[in-house]
Amino acid sequence: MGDFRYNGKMYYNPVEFAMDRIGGTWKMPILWRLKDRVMRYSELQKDIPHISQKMLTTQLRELEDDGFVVRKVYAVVPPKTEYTITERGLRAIEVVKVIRNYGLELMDEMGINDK
Amino acid sequence: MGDFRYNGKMYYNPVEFAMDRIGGTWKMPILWRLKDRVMRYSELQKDIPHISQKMLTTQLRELEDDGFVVRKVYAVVPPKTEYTITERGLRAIEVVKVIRNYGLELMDEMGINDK
DNA sequence: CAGGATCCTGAACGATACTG
DNA sequence: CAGTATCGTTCAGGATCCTG
Repeated sequence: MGDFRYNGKMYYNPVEFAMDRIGGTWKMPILWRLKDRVMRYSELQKDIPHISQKMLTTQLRELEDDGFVVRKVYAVVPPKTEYTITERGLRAIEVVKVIRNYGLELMDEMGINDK
Repeated sequence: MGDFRYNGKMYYNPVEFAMDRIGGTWKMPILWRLKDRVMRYSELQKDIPHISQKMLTTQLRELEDDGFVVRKVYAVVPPKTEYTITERGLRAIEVVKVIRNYGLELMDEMGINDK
């Protein structure tokens, strides 16, 4: 497996590439919310604790650029924007589920319980 | 799912916790190397392109502290250290495999081929 | 309502030199 | 050989203010 480039950035293995698409602090939480319903910007913000406006916006843009979500803007006042998960996003969810289950397993085994 | 704390750091979901254990740039590449054989420090360094001494050392320490690898030091001159993956590490490998396969799939679908 | 534009901090990561 | 120690850089993410 050789090195490769995407969007001007170097990657050294497929794991790194995948994690740049759906990793970071916020992308999985966002995709997770969208997995079974369409949501507005403000709904996402209310639903995801601790996320800042900037992070919500930039992460949504990247997810959109990579084809994981679709952004639909309605020309109304006040503005209304809806985010919908795509087929590609739904397949990412399968990976998120695996990681999430593994996290729960690890937490259990390490004696961590939510406070 | 509430918030929780581990080693003085806050986590807001199990995914975040899992990725802090096996995520980052280097942990998966390291575990991947160790999945089917015991390796010495210098072997790992030769085998993992672009990794610095500092990163190799700190990531190995964290993996050890979290119980993913075992470090065995031989009291010889020159020094010899062997790293062995644990049962916990082997289960992490299953997750890495899923992410890796997903990365390959994504790359294929996005038209990326190693150069 | 759904953002854009700036400025800023801290943690992650890298480069280099040195050592038991 | 297998690290430590130190310094420097980069970048994810946060805080704040502004707007169509």
